Amino acid sequence: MTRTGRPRSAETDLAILEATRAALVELGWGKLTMGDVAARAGVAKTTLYRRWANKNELVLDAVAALFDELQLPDRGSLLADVEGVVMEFAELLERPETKTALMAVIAESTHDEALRVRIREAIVDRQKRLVVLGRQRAQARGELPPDVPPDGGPDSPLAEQAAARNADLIFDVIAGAVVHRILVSGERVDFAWARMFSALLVGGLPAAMAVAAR
Amino acid sequence: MTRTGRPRSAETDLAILEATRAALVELGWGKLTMGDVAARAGVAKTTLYRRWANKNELVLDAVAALFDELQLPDRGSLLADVEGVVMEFAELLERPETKTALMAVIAESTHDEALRVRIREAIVDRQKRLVVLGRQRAQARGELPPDVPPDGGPDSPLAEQAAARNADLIFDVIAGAVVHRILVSGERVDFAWARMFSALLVGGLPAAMAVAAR
DNA sequence: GCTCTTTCGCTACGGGTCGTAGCGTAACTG
DNA sequence: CAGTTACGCTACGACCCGTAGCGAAAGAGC
Repeated sequence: MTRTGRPRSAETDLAILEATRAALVELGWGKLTMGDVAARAGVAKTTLYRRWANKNELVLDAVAALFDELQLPDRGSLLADVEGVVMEFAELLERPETKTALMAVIAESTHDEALRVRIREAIVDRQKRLVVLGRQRAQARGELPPDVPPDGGPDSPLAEQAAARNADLIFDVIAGAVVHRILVSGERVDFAWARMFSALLVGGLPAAMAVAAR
Repeated sequence: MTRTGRPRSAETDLAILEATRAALVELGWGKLTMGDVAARAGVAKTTLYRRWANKNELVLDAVAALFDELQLPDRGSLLADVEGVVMEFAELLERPETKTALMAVIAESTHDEALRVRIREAIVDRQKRLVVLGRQRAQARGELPPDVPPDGGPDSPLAEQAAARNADLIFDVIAGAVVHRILVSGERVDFAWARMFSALLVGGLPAAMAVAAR
């Protein structure tokens, strides 16, 4: 099943994705056109359509590449890990190309099932892994209780289910808060905010208010 | 400065906004066209352009009207109030017209300052008021500490500043988590999730895990 | 009543984008 | 070298945008 004929240029792929990000920065999602991207990449418009079916998928791939950078170094404590991942995620979201593209693609995905699946694989699942990892570390450190259901051992299916629900919740809270702060409220995520948020996540509202009052 | 001449029809306004919502449900943001909306509303396309400068502002107004419904009845405790507002907000976001439109408009607002201002006034500030109200109630009940800075009385400017920062944080966490859960993760917000989230917000991660394990 | 003013429906238009088709050429495989 | 695929280029119909110009409709003010 080895492909014959002229192979696709990998450089062209990269040039197109790079051009797409540049166009996002300058024009935003709404005014970005396929012809413009092609011109920036020094490529024929037809070449774009041979690789991506439409604007949505092209932009998704262009932005998804940036999410590869996300990491979760062990910072020693749950609080520090949360602060770290918040700052990292915020840096990614504060770039103009991600800002405008991410929301637009998600909006389109409400009417495009294939796009929804691609978003999940390329972005959501990748982030969620970090949450699961950080949560495991905290449990190993004894900062969070293990997943124990009322009946049955720690490895019962009920425990796994509760753990999954809980990881999903944490993920939505962290990613959601950062996204909302940056994109909807339009405010920066600085270290002071990250500290306050992390205190809220770990210790609840009273803890957050104590940090806010300094 | 009383206007003379034929006045604009208020019914036409409502018909257009209603038609816009219907088009959003069927077509989504990307495929919605001004001509289509005009046809649905039984109105000439030029009439749309006499009232809204572009698609963004029209859709924003069509969706913003739905946010008027948001209320915060006193449910007796902080936990119950949070659960209530989460469920209410989720109901709003799970409608197909809000789902597709809200994210798209926010995406556009990253390159349109006027739109950003309108979003803030029509949607964000309206929601934030609920947060401030719920927070005050909880403080009156003694469920949350008052806003006291390390030095100075409870009415000092420092205390107000801390309170504002804190309210902004709470707002981003609540709204962000619900939006992310529904739009990005693509999962429903049922009462079980609302309970778990509220426990997290009020009591922190350990409390949430206790609820998850039931 | 009557006149003035603004709205509204309709048609038409230039400008732009979309996504595709067709062709000749370039690049790589066996 | 022959076969196969990628690529650039041009052209195209279809669609949408936002505007202009017209005549008719609907109130406001006298």
